[in-house]
Amino acid sequence: MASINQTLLAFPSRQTPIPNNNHHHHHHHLFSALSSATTLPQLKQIHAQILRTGLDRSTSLLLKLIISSFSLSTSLDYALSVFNQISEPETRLCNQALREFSRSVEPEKTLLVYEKMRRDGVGVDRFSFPSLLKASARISALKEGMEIHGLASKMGFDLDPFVQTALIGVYAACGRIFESRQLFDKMLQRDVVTWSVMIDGYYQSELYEDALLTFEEMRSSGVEPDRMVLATIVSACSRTGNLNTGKAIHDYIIEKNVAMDPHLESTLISMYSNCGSMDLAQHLFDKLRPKNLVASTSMITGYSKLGKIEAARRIFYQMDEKDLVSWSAMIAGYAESDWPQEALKLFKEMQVSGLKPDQVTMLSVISACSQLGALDQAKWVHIFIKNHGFADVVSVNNALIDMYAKCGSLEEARRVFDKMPRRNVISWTSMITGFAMHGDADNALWFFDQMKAEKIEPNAVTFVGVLYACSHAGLVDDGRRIFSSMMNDYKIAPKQEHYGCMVDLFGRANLLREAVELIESMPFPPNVIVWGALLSACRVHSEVELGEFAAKRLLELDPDHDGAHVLLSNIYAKARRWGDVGEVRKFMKDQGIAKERGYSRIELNGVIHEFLMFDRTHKQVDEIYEKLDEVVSKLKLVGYAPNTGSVLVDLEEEEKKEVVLWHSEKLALCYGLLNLGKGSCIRIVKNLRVCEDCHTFIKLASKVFEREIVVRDRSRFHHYKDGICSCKDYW
DNA sequence: TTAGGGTTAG
Repeated sequence: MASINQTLLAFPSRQTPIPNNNHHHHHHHLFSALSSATTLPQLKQIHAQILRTGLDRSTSLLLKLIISSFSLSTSLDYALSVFNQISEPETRLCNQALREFSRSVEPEKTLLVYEKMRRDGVGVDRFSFPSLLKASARISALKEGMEIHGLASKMGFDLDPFVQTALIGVYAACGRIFESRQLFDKMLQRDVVTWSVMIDGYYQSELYEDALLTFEEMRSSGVEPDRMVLATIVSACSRTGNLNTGKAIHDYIIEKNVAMDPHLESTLISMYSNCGSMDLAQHLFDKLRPKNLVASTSMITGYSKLGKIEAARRIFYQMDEKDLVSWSAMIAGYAESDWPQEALKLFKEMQVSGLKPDQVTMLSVISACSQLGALDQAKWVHIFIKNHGFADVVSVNNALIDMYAKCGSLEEARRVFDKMPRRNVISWTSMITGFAMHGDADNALWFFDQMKAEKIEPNAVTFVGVLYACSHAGLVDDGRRIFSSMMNDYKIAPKQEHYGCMVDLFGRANLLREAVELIESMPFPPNVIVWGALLSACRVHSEVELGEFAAKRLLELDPDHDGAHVLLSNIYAKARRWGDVGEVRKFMKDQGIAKERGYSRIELNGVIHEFLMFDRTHKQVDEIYEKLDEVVSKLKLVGYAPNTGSVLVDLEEEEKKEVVLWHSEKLALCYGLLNLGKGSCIRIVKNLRVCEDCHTFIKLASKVFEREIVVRDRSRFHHYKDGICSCKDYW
């Protein structure tokens, strides 16, 4: 009906003869020229014509010119200058300009329009205020917003519902949610928009519970929610992980037959993804047509968080258009799912596609490098960061510190730290944790004191780092002192991680009794971290019974924990209880629990070489095994004898010796000895803990071959030099 | 209809 009416209404005017009037003719011509202009120079040409033909007093033409320049220019300077050339514009035109600017990408220019109005003595009316307030809200300008509020009161417009709604928005956007609520409560009538602004205010202030409560109030008051306010509420459920309420809202939408739009559909998909309900997310996503960037990106993130990286990848490659955020989501997905090489590969592909990364992307890329532990790659990423202007960002620098520490270079980590113009608690914590991983407790404690001296308040994570450093270096008294300081001076309640560090600390010092007492004193049930720490201590000190106990508790919590079985069998092997070793082995086999396959990585000129146990796939395989024979015979001369205690497979003793010799870190070491020059450090990353035999082997190799060797294992770094390891043989 | 609402995703 509407379109027919419009046609009927439009018809007579088309029949109206074009007035034989130059002004009218020019006006018409210029107006349509403005509609079809596609570039800023074209616009400027038309502007010149407007001035030439003396039509610059035509409000509609000038407004059209302003609006056209909004869509054609990235900057609104031109639009503003057109407006400024109009002398004493009417309030009505000003209000339209205010509205346009307040909704534009440069809302701050709205206030410049207002200034011009004041200069020219043009009055404001009640229609001016919502735009002025919206602009203030969008730029979080509390001072200006309050001034405009004052003026509105003086002019008696503060009871106008449109002005009141806009005021609620201003105060909410400026962090004054309490003032918003006061204004809201004073209103005599509230429609769905008013409620919506209030609820959105809570949402923007991250007060999701208040948003939900206010939504309930709205429903009780009899105002029907529409798709806009429903989208806000669904987002609030998404942020809080409140799947039940999210589902209830979705049911309501279906029940009431609320018309969905792409925005609401995407919000629901994100909510389900964020809550880990990928079946429901996928169901909605399948029905969504056309797919959009937001929904697809949510799907990628949702699947990635569940480790379903194949599903995430499928969505990613099905997207016909990808932007920075979708690439970043996929890169982060790989980085968080233990696929660091894929993350870096994708990052390079992204650059080929011509998209420029931002800092969020870079944080994922840095995290991938940290996991990979490859120093050349890390340096490449660091240079990229410097060249692309990310080097001043605090969070990026913090991530770089962590990256260098995990790639084995505390020197580079320190260099980044020293160069930072500003540092926060995370910067300090990253350095401390870095020192801890490398067993450098002196520096960790020095940095800890230094940060306190600089009045940076340590947090729970900082204490994990400090305690970790004490435990790795065997500083029992310092650890005890810091643990109580954390509780008493900083009022931080210890978590599982802190107890784990303390158990490790006591365990290392053979204070197992104290370790057990601490566990018994815990205010919550210990988790696998704590039992695992006790179990490791029992392995080192050959405590069979306590070890069995710890392993049992751990396996009650996580029956498939391969590490616990392996440690228990190590304990039995050390006690020469071969029958029990056999039992563990049989149990694992029967239950289908496999020890994670060990691998080691070594980087050569930026290329990463990965070795598995018994690996014969490398193209230099013959040379590597030849080198291994040579190394073994040289080490035997200084007393090396293969130690097969860590071998879990059922084999004859002679075969076990072969197995131990083919451990992946030994293959990587030989590869390094073959290919890296005499002076350079050999850096190896291993996914599991280094076994006892490899540890001895590498210590001896560092002496015999006069090499510095750095090995990162599952839990820490080992720096081998002159036959000694930085871990002092406790790991 | 000269004025008020959704920035959902990394």
